[in-house]
Amino acid sequence: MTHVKDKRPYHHGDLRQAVIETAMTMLREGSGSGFKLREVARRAGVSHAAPYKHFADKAALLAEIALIGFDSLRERIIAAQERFSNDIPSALLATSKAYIAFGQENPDLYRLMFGAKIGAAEDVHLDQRALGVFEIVIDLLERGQAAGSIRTRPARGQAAACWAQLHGITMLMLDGLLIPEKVGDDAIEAALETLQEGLSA
Amino acid sequence: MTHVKDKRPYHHGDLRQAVIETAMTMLREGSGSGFKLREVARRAGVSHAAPYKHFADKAALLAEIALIGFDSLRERIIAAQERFSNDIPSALLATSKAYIAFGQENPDLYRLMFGAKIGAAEDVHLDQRALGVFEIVIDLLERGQAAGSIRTRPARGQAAACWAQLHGITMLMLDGLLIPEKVGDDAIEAALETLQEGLSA
DNA sequence: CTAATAATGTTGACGCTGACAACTTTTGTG
DNA sequence: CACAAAAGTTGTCAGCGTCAACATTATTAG
Repeated sequence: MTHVKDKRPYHHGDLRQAVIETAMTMLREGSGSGFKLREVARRAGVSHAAPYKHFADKAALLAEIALIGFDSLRERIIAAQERFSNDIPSALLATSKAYIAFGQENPDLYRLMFGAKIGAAEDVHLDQRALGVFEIVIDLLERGQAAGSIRTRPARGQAAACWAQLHGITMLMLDGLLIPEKVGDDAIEAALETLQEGLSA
Repeated sequence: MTHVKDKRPYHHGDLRQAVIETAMTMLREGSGSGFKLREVARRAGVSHAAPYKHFADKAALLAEIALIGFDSLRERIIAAQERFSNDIPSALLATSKAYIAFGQENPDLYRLMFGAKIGAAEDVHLDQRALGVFEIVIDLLERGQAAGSIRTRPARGQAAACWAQLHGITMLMLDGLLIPEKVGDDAIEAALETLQEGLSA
């Protein structure tokens, strides 16, 4: 325990975790273009090369953080659709809104999760933690089909349609491209309505 | 004219245009993350700071190139829907496919056009050259509504829905996120079908 | 036609980044 | 207890975007 004398010990204790948390804090602050590895180290009170003892490179850290993001997104979505257990279309709409809100509240994290900066994007998106979010939607659609409120189509394809629509809305929004003069004042509502109408029986 | 002796003249003649063209070539080559200003200069046979005499900064060059991209996208779309002048749903589908194909064939350019790296995104996307593409879709939808094949809704909102869906599909595709194991083998077709069904009367 | 001036290029620098190698300090185990 | 593995540090490298100072060529005014 290095007899405590206030001076920082040579070893951090749990850098790796500290690095992840610091990086996520910086993402939340929304500096704009993600975070710099060196600045993370600086804030964690450690030298600029220390993180490399825990992560092969920046992409590896990004991948780790992306998975945490998916956990968070998952919770958000589950919470949103909880109170619509039997009204599938409403649950679906709540899910859509939760997804978009997640993006709006965590712009840099969202970009990181679905961006190309991660090294092995496949590994991340096929991980159960990311896959799980997608499966929630598939499940919802299948239940809707069984209940007769959702059009009968392969649910996986419908889920892909949902994902694309939501990702498109979120990205356009984050990049400031949903300009009222161009797309009107309620572009998001319109896009969600079109999606619902394309899915409902 | 500097008596020609094979040696390059001090002045390039038309750098600015050469810079734009070189940059676009590099985008086409798809190095991955856009292009480096210094490398553009290198390829144009000019010093690393020369481009700054023609562009305030990299973002300004990006904006210029983005507009050229919109011209190209516009042509692509017009050509695609030309032979479906009266069958609006088919014209819409052709438009969607052309949009996606444009993204697939010009990944880096597409990312540049709709990405956040441009300084004044608003200026670019409110420019007539970018706005025009969007208006083509609005026009198509209005004609479809008049003909009774498209659901009666504010066309601007429907166009926004189209844009979001197409942007989402394209982005997911470019970022390698449309993994068959996750979304199935025909995710794009499914997404387009859902969109089409959400729009048709 | 010439001299001043504007436009265009070049060189060299600054601060920043991600990454690596070599070295030091601590931890933990045979 | 010795000694290897783990964790942190320092120093360095190449590359980037950008700017200031300087050099060269074009253009225009007198």
